[in-house]
Amino acid sequence: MSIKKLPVIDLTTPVACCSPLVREPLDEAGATELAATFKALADPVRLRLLSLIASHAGGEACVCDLTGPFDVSQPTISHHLKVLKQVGLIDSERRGTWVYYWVLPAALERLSALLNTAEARA
Amino acid sequence: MSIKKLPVIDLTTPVACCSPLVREPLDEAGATELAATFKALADPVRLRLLSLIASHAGGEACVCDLTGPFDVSQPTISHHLKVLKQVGLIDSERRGTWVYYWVLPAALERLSALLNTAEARA
DNA sequence: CATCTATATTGACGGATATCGATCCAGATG
DNA sequence: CATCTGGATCGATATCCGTCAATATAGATG
Repeated sequence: MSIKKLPVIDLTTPVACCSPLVREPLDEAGATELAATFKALADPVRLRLLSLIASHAGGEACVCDLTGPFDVSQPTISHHLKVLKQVGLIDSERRGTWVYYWVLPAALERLSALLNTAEARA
Repeated sequence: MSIKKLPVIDLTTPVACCSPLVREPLDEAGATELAATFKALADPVRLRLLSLIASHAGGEACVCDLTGPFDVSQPTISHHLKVLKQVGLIDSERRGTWVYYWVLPAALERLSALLNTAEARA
């Protein structure tokens, strides 16, 4: 009951897969896969990398833009980028000397939708 | 340029704190705090616990409802519940012999909002 | 008070992971 | 082809974390 509105259909979301976490129990396989994605987000450096890439001009950034803001070594940055890429949160491409990374919005949207409670509060 | 629409204001979102990850670079302190929350979600058992609690009748479940569906021991379940509670995703209360847990929707909404890209694609 | 049940805490152990220095690889450039 | 630079990979190390068995605590009940 109450003022529950139908969610606005967001056409910018390519694939809003699966039922939200709070609606029905997550099965074991789904939990394992989802945990892997959250694990990739469960590190301060990786979160900042993701945020830096996404908010960078043009929606992409080369590694040379990403090593400066951190106290960790270049191999460590490279490692974190690999982790983010392996779970499908970002992708990359080499252009000449530099390698560019960008965020895959569909992946973030999927997580956002999974965490969305969107329920009427009593 | 392009067809960038203003984001639809979602009144079902209680406290949409902070700027989404993709809008501006996350600062170090924010990243550390956010990473702690994602770390709590970065485990299959904890994800299923959260989902089980949220989708349980009445929106809450006692530990006795939660130990059955898993292959892990009772102390392990207790440990995972503590982790989820420490980051503010769930809360609990003792009633007589049993301890009941429930999900704090505002915490999930905050994460959902942070991951929401809500941007026009070129 | 003794005991039983539900849950939490403790301590230990093994596997995962963040980090580094060293090195390797790929393009660019002379 | 030699060399330089941006970035990835490798191997080692230290720390973190999920798990368990054992034990402790808190209500309920006899």
